[in-house]
Amino acid sequence: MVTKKITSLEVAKLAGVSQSAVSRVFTPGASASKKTEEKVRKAATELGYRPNVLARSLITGRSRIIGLVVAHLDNYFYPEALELISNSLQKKGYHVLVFMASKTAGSIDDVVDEILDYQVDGIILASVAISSNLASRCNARGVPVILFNRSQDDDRFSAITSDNILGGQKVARFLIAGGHKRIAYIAGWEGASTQRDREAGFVEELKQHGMSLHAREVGNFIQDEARQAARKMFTANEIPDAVFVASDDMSFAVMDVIRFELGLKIPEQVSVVGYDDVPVSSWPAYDLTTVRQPANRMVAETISMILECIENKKTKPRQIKIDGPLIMRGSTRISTKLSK
Amino acid sequence: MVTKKITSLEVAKLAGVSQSAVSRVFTPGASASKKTEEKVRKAATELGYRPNVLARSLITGRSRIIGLVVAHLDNYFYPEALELISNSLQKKGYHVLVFMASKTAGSIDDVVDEILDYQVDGIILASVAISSNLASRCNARGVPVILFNRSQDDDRFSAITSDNILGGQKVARFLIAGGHKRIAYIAGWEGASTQRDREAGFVEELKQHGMSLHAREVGNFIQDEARQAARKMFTANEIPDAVFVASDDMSFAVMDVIRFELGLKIPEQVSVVGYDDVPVSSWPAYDLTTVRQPANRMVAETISMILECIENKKTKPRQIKIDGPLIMRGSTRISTKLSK
DNA sequence: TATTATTTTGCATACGCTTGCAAATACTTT
DNA sequence: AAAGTATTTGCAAGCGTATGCAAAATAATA
Repeated sequence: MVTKKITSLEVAKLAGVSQSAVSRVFTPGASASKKTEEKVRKAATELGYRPNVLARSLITGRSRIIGLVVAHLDNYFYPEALELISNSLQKKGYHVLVFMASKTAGSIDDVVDEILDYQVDGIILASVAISSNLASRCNARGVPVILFNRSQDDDRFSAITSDNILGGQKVARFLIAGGHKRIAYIAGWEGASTQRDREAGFVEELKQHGMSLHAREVGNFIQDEARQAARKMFTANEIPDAVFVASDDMSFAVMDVIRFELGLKIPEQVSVVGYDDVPVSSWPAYDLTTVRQPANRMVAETISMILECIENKKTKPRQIKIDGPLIMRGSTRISTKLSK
Repeated sequence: MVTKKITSLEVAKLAGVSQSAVSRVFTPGASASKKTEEKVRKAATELGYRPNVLARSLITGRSRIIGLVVAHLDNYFYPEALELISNSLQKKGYHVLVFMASKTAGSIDDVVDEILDYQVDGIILASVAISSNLASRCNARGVPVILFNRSQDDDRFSAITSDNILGGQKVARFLIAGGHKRIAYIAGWEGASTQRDREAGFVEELKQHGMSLHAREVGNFIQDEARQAARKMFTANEIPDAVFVASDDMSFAVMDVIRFELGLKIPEQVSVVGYDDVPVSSWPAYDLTTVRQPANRMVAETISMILECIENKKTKPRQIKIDGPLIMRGSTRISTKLSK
């Protein structure tokens, strides 16, 4: 039942032209007369011919494949981003080869090595770091690497993030304006630039107003740990009247602990602010005030940057920060009236 | 700055052996003496050589790429599945090329055509249908196609689903046992086998107990439409005392409407049951009774089946249904006492 | 040690395609 | 109609690798 593969040569024979003619018809920038084009297309559809992308890549050196490394599909920001990335690239004729940087697998470097084996035209690292050793390897092969939702001190990379510092500041200002006095923070994984910047902006702005963190715990961007953090934080002597949680994902866990385990009222007794604005945040059950990471704009920048790097190898890496609005919802009070 | 590509030939030169020797060292099933292997490996690491997967595929006819078509990353069952699929395949030395079957893009057939261009070794269609025309094309090229979480009457495909009929039955039995009298259903997209089977099992089991649907609306697996459906259903004269919603994702929207828009109590006035058991379902804010789709087992079957088909082209397609338990949580009452 | 069986190695070809080059064809211009 | 210019076409080489075949090297056996 396995029919033979249809190659350009067979199409050529059927159409009565040379194999190169067939190739030219299917190669965007090439020239072919109206007449041969017709003959070739006819023969091609008759045989069901489609060019072999891999063979083409071997010559052109372009695979039209972009490697995407993702770590946490459990944070719902990433599925959304993945979908946008894949869709945008598809429109440009590229496709996404996905690599999970799971906990089980080896280091990221191994993963990137595997990616390079596929002769990808570019690499997007979503929330994942890379060693400088590997970095130079990519550089050497002319494969652009773009960091998505993470930045790295190494400025050989382009990095697209939301403006996490500014975001943290916004949250601080908002909570202060709301009359909160005991403001706490639940951190993400401290190796992440997103975490660091969010906290830095937040704490800095508190300081500007003569305040400091009333409490601080680490949730590592993991729900279970966020729950632990919340339990500890909200069973202390003087509990916070507001908490900024480094990601929406953790915020949900924190809110659940506050409400369902400890029986506290949100926002009457505690205001909660997250970061990301994933879809769930707008659901009434959480109705979470949060800083939006504009996924679509972040992806748009990522795509245009990586394509630019591919077209023109000389493109300088840039670090882009995209401002996202604070989305005010019901998890925060804005006056202090109902406070305990 | 762009160093030349390292090919097997250069490694061969450095190691003082033939190109084929290098190839043999890097080809799993090939033979090479201890001595040459050493020389080659040394030279390879020195130059940073890694085989070009694409060139290899050209000869072997195997790309070690699996095409994965996904439609809805917004239903959180799919990110989970995607992660599992990608991880499992990675372990087996395969990688996943992702294709979004978005609404904007053309038909699925076009997408599958693109996939075939990449000489994939197999295709997984997650919750997506395929025309029989395209099906034969894949067959002709010996590319196995596996349906994930969807089945199709066409038995040329292998299909992995949960046992949706049985699942529907379980829900019906459970709701009846809980003393519910006015049982309703909110359907998913009616073109989906999952939807049809869930409903069929559900309605059939009601019938077995001399009952029938008290109300029925269609949510198309889309939250907005599910909300509409819920509004209509729960503002009618006699509202249901239980509703089975065809997916967890829709269930959340339905619960939000019931609680926050209409002010009804779950489960006191209305019991809600979903299907999928996505992570959010276990969060206290929803605490949704639901039928678990055992993603890990479904994926395991999918992977082993597709690999089997790749190894042995003669493998017959099979339809596998995996039973998943009903997970009882707080969104349903089990006695009728508190009922209105 | 001579002979045979086994393994290793290099040569050369092929995978399906693109592309530079030169020949052939088509179209302009005087 | 001839010369010149622009376009199309086929030829052939090559992208980086795997692999059948026969020669060479090694191991096993008598």
